[in-house]
Amino acid sequence: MPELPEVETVRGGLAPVLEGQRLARVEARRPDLRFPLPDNFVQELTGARILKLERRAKYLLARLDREDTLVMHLGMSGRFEIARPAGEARPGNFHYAPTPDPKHAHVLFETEAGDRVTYYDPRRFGYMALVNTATFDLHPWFAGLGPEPLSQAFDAARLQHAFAGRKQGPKTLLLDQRIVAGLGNIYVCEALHRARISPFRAAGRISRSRLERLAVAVRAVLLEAIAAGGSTLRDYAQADGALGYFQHSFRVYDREGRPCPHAGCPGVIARRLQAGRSTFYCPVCQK
DNA sequence: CCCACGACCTGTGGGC
DNA sequence: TGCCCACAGGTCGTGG
Repeated sequence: MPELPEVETVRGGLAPVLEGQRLARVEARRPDLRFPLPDNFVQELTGARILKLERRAKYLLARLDREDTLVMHLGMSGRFEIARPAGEARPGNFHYAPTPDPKHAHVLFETEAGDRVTYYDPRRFGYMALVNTATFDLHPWFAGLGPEPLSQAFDAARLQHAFAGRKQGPKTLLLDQRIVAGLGNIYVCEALHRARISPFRAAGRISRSRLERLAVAVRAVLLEAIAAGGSTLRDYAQADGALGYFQHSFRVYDREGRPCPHAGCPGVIARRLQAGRSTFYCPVCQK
């Protein structure tokens, strides 16, 4: 489920455990995730200190006291769990007591302090890589990324420019990480509903005032989701339930057949496949 | 450029 | 209960 709010939540949870710590032990329990892990993966990381844990789009970035940055993408089903040494108190803001799932525990990090961070990923759409920090912005994964939706670089003008002349719906274009980085299926559906814009309307024909609404809606839904600790579904469910309440706030996503939550709207939430992915929307109030 | 579709990989939930 | 299919948060590539 990792879209921007989930990755940001994970970042916030891992940071107190990893930042400033040296990795005492690293274990790759299989040679590949979505892509092969670099040959020197374990060697490069063992003994490295994580200076800072950052996020760009849906990527987690561990800045190291070495030439490279550890880049991690959670794909569809990637998640992290932290285990502390027996008897120690839990630092706040993260999830513990995982259901044992040794089959999908693919990468282990152990810090000097003894915390163990395990990466689980049943579907293995996630990946990890080492990317040279000095030339980071030139790397193909990052060179073409659009602005962060929570930064000042993202606004209606940016959308207008990106949408100009395009016949695809805004749903499809907002999923394009080159236009804006970090949105996924859930939050695009939610933002379009809040802005009352049809996912199917030709993007180039959406008025400026509607694009203003859309930019505001994107920002609002992401901020609310981050404040709620992201959304917890399926693989991502955490044992102690400490995180991830935003799924209770979905207005359209996975709510086919339920009434439209907009006051006074008689619509019923519909689901339609768009570019092979489910789009949830209200056919009545989203124009 | 647009779109439809399939691929990657595994698990789960719903329908019968 | 059991089986089979549809579908799942994300990308990436192909071909018309």
